[in-house]
Amino acid sequence: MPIRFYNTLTNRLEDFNSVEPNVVRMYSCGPTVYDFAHIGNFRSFLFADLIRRFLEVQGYDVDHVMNITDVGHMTEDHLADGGGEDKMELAAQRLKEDKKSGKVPDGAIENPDDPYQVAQYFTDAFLGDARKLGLKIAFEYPEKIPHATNHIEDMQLMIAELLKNGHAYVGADQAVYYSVESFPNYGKLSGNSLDQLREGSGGRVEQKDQSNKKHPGDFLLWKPDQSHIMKWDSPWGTGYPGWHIECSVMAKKLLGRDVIDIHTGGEDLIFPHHECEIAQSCGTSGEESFARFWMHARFLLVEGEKMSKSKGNFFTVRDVLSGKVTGRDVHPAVLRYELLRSHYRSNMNFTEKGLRDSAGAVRKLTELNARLEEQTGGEAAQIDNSYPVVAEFLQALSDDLNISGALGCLFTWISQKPDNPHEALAALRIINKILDVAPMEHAQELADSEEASDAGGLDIKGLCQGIDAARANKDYAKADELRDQLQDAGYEVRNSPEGTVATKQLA
RNA sequence: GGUGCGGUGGCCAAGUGGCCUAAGGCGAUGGAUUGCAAAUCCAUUAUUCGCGGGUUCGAAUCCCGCUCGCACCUCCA
Repeated sequence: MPIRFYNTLTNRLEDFNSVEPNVVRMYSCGPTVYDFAHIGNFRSFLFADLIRRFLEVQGYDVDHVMNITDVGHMTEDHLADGGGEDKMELAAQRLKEDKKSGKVPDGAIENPDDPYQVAQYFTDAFLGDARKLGLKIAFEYPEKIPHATNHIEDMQLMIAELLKNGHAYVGADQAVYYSVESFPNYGKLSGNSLDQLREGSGGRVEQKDQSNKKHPGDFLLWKPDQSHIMKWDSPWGTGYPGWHIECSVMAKKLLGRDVIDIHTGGEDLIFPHHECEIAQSCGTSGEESFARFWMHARFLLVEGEKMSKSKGNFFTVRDVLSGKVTGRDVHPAVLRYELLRSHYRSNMNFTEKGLRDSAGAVRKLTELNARLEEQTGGEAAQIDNSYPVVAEFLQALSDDLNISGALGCLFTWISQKPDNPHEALAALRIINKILDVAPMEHAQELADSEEASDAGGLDIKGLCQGIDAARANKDYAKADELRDQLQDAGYEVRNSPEGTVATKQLA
């Protein structure tokens, strides 16, 4: 069965074929590093991770690149594409406050007024979160995760080329703009036409801010601005690059092609960001397309509402993992599963209940894996992707990443009790290369690098033995008391013929 | 106003013309088990697919209208 993906460019499901056989070049719009990434960001990154892992299991060699946006930019880009406050400056203020209140550990950041330190601080935080959640690309930093600020020179080269071939001009304010009218396909990705965009902008974009541009839709490539914290010399004055140019440049440079296979991002990036990337990349390459497939993840809601800081439903990965939602620590595999389990093109509703459901599913998979490992001594049979449950799982994903269908096959199979544990283990391992929850590929090394202090001073084994002793003496009040202690500490307590066992709750 | 996506059980969600009196997960209920629980196992849990028309021998699945939700059109994954 062919792989089909929904292509935003054509608004259709299309058979997926890579430009070069067996190799997929994929670019994902990554985080801005002025703050901690939130779970909505990670849903989009995890969606890219799912594509990648799926294609890898299908036999593709996936070259994946994700950018770090660390150029400061401005908070209100509609003001002549660059008014308002500098985001790096805001981040510095926040960090200083957090440093004072002790939220930022000592030594984590020396000087919050240095934007490069701020960017690195949040980049490290992002990588830490991403690795915990099993984002494969996070283990390929910095090779596959470039910083925009390391590619300013190449951006300038592309801007110069756009000026040379007539796609860009210097406005009355000395800033360099891309001329959308020079690119006939502008609007194709988002389904907008220049006329509609002009109307849509009516009333919302002030006339005086537009007077420097030929068309209201023209967007910034280079802004001369001495006041910006991060600034670079250029033929058009000392200043900073426009937001969209970094992706065009880094995709081409790191993936080594003018036409890549897949480009991913959140749905909000369709317009203007990706529309502008296409205009820039095709404006320099002369190719018909920049990415053959544009794939976008829909936004995440929290308890049915859009996530926002003012509503108090704004969660970072570390918030969730440290129990801000559930009241107790959440295992990274649970959050990974939760963010992965719903189809990328529907709104996902992130809820506390959903998180607990996911914990149940992850536990089920984890225990199956443990059981099979034990039964087989870790010796898996030799099977390939045509093995029934694997084939069904992959077939579901082949249909535009139908993850629910895939999970449906998986759980149906689990409930049927495998008759050959060696084959079952092999099948589970293949499927887990994609899901990466039972167990997580890098869980052990990450756990080793962290202080394991989650027991909170409790002697888990001792308490379990205490329960067994009390039960043997029929002192049930004592046994219940000890069990309550363990449960309050977030442990699940089970009796078995071999004695009481306590395991940490997943969520 | 323009553009795009979607509305299936208590919740999440698959199914895109007959195998659907609708997969799977979670939950709930009853039973086995247990000192009691937990875990586990067994059983039950939508004659119905936002609403109204139409096409068809046959529709959750195709068409038309309506309605509700979401997103983008301004920085945002």
